[in-house]
Amino acid sequence: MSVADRVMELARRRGFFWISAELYGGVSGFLDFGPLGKLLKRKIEEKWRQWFIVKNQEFVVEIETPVITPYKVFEASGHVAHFTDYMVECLKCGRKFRADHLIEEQAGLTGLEGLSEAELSSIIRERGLKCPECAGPLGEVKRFNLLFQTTIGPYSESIGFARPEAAQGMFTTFSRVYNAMRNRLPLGIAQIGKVMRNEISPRQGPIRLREFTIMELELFYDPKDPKCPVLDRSEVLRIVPEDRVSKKLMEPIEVTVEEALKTGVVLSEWTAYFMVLAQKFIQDLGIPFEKQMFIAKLPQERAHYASQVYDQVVELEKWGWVEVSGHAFRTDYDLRGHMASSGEDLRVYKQLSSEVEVEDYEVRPVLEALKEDFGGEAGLVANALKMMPGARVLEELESKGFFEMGKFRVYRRHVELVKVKRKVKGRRFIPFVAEPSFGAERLVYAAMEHAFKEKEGRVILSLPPDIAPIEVAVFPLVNRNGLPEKAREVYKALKDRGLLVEYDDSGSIGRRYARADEVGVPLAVTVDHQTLEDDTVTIRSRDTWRQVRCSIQQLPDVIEAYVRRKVAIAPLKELIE
RNA sequence: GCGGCCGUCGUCUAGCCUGGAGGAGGACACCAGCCUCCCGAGCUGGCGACCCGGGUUCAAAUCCCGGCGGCCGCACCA
Repeated sequence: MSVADRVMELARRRGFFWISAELYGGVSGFLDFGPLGKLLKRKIEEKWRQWFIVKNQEFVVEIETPVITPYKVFEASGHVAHFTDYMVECLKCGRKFRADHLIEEQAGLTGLEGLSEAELSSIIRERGLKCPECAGPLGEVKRFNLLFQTTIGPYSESIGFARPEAAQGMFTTFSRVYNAMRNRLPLGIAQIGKVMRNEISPRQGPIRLREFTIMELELFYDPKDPKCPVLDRSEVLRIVPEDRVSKKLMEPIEVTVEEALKTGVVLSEWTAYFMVLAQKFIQDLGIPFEKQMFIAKLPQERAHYASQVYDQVVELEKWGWVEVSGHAFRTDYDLRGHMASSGEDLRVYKQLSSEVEVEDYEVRPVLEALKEDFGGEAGLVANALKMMPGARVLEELESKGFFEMGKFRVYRRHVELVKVKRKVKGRRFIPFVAEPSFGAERLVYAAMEHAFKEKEGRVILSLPPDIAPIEVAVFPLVNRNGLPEKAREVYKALKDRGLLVEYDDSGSIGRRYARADEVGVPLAVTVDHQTLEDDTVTIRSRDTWRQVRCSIQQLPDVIEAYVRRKVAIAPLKELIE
């Protein structure tokens, strides 16, 4: 039995998590969290909050936005068009392929994004493309959109989607939060919440889910001022950069932040900063540095919104290197799309210390061309274009052949770019965004798997003490001579301190230690006969199985320091070393 | 979604091929009690399962069909 199977078995048996709706046979891609799992997950979320929000509270705030989101938001974000896979099946051998990938490879065509299934089908027909495996004929292209769709209100035509990421909540409400935070950049907006993706065939238990908890942060900054003032450039990143990935060299290199930025291995200082934090956060969950790394995503596998993406992966016994976080450099892609679709100006204004003369490209919409291609929405596009940064429009037209604003794709003929010199007292610009994004359920599983140990045929879940779901256990050595009563008092004292405590008096003392070890209780307190004489108890360590005596009076302080702050104070110090 | 294999107490399993004798057996875990007490000890008792639906049959855990779910392979994983 693999470690993964045994972790899953433990998870079911002891109440961490299990497949949802088991009563009716279960559904893959959905998990229930039981009492211990919920506590563990909550502690992991809280730890993320500490590392990413509380630590950076000068410029990072947490918000909450709804799961159900109107159609227009995901249309503007590009998800309706891009959060889709096109599949084509071979009619002879039944193999399935990504239609766009197949066309790219066989016909050498690029820029297929945004084509409909009918258009892709006709390309396959016209060019006579065949199955790359058996040369059989190909069927019609089918489209899978991974968004969960619903209607808002009864009998309503109003389509809503469950969000596949929390990020759009941060973008759509950016102006308000920016305002509430008194118009300062950099600004981080974070959110922990449920998201849904209608995966075609989720497997791998807790690793690929259709509904899961995302922990996400959008860091908005001035593209002209990309410095991250809190970045320590001497930190080391374990990384497989893009050029190595493309050569299939998956061995990570260890580089300092300094080098990574200098060589362009990481494009944004803010991304580098969050990558450093992510490493520390994951280590803090008990996953060692050598068991984690960052892997660059190649352009064709990146999400539609991102210019550079690093996946943070951790090594799992059964599934290999599994993504636990994504670090995307989203530039101004999202805000741009929302500006075009909503017609709102989401730029920020930054006053300059004195009036200066600047040179820039002014974007002048060509209305006739826009009307031809966008019809009634031409005005919206024109309006948005006027707010776009000219240099960036030019750059993208030259490099990609088009400039994208959400659902609108603007080509050369739609705009005139005019070089202008102007005296200004301030700048208006669309902020750039660096995004770290974590999946909570995967982290719960990864933390459990890395904590899973065996000793003398017994299971020990060696979780870091500060994420252990139960923090301390209290046992009376025997159930008589007044020991249970005394043990109840100790239990209450610890509970009153706000600790998560379990009282257990059933079975032999050895069995109780074993049960506690299995769910990762770091410390167990036993009330014995000596307790009645001198008011001391034993504290037993899950990891070393050694014991020390401690006075009941000191006990809450000692336990709390260890499980909340990971500090061993006397007499626990001698026990843990 | 396709193909292969599979689905019995919480877990591991016996039984299925060859339909009946079934009140579905065992082990571990769990619960209660006794005993004992510093590492899953012992004794007694208890709870607890044939994935769902249909069919064949006098009779289905067993045979057939459909569904659901799992594992593996292919594909997919923004």
